[in-house]
Amino acid sequence: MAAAPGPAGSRSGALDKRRMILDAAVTVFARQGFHHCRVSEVADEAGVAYGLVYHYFDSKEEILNQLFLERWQIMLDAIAEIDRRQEVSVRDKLYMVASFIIDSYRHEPDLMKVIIVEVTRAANSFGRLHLEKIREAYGGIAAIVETARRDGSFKSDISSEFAAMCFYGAIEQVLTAWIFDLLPRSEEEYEHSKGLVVDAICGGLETPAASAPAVSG
Amino acid sequence: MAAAPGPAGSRSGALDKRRMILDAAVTVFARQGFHHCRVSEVADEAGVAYGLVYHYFDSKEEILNQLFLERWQIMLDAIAEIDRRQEVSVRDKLYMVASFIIDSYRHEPDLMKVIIVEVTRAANSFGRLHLEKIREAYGGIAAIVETARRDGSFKSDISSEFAAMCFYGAIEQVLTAWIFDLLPRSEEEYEHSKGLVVDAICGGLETPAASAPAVSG
DNA sequence: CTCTCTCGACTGACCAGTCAATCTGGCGCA
DNA sequence: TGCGCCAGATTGACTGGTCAGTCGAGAGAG
Repeated sequence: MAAAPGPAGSRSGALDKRRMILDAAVTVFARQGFHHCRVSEVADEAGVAYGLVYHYFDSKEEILNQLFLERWQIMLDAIAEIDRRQEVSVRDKLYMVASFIIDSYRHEPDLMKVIIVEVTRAANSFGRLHLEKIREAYGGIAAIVETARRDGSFKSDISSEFAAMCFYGAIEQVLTAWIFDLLPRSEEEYEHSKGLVVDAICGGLETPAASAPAVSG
Repeated sequence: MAAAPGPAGSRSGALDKRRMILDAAVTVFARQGFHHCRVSEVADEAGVAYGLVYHYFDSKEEILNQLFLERWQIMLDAIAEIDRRQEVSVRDKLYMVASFIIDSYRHEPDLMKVIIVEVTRAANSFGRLHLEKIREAYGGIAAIVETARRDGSFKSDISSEFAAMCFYGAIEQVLTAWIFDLLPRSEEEYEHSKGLVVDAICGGLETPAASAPAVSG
């Protein structure tokens, strides 16, 4: 097995190895956690020599850096792009954001697990380096909320930053629950949850009948 | 300095040392993170010899265990107690839960930082041991939500487990934002946020005018 | 005299990162 | 066409430092 080196040229072959190391790192980090795995395990998983990891990366941390920045930037771009769509309602925009994040998990669960568990939720150790990038995501969501606050469709007494925290926090918690099997996982669950989380945060948990009377009284 | 052993008896003196080590651990873990501090630093902070730490605790992890379990149980009891109050509305119960958690952070920010950062948000490494305990908290909140779902004041299409995740996730995210200075901290902010997070999750971000029309069609 | 508390130097394991040696494939030159 | 050379790719044994946890000895109370 894996006998034929394939038709890859020497140059692209080199880049392939780098990519193979990154992919192997996703698998190993997801399985054992960043701190509980050895660099040698990443090398083994990638099928390369230990030293080669250090040919392509300065340190073990730089691998995680790379994985995070690469993926996070895609999300930041997606959020900015969603915000730009002027014909879409704010609730639909938030649905699109939730959708993007949940689909990311659906398609690349290991990568998302690593990003959430080792970076986003590890703000004290590794995530500290990336606090600014993480904050950018909150900012992007806050920008979406802000337009709704201005046009009166969202409550003005809840700041957009605070609202963004609640929204992102709810999504991340649900993802975390999936990661650690605290909530059931299935295609239907993923799809269903996109609507639920937006409904819960935008419309609230209370039924309209329960919350409406409080307004004018 | 520290010449006088004080009037503490020998028995209570011994227990004092144990407590001093726990308190020192809170300070050191909060400042440097569990993984980035040495046991010797905890001993120094407590003003005791290195070896004494291992007289009272089996391992570094057991110290964190102890800190977490001690505090988490208090919260579980509080949630259960709140749930038991039958004269209180569900929204008010959730306000009381938010209040309890936020006040915990207000009064013991270091301890709460350690619990959140090193246990609750570190489900892959250390938190894994305590997943069941953490789940209990979700369950307690879900139980509160469930009563409201049954009497029709909360939406029935959002499961109480899911709702609990959103609620707890939003609070934890806000606490995390305070811990890492992503949101402003002050007595007013703490007090104000209790109401905001409940209002956001129960009533929703949307103004009643924006969400109500969708009901009757 | 014994039991518990206290001490801190020491050990043993672990592992990230280094480095010198080897391989490979393309390219200039005769 | 064939030869020699170089640069980058690849290898894995080894080093250096770190630190959790151990242990044997001392102190003091009952």
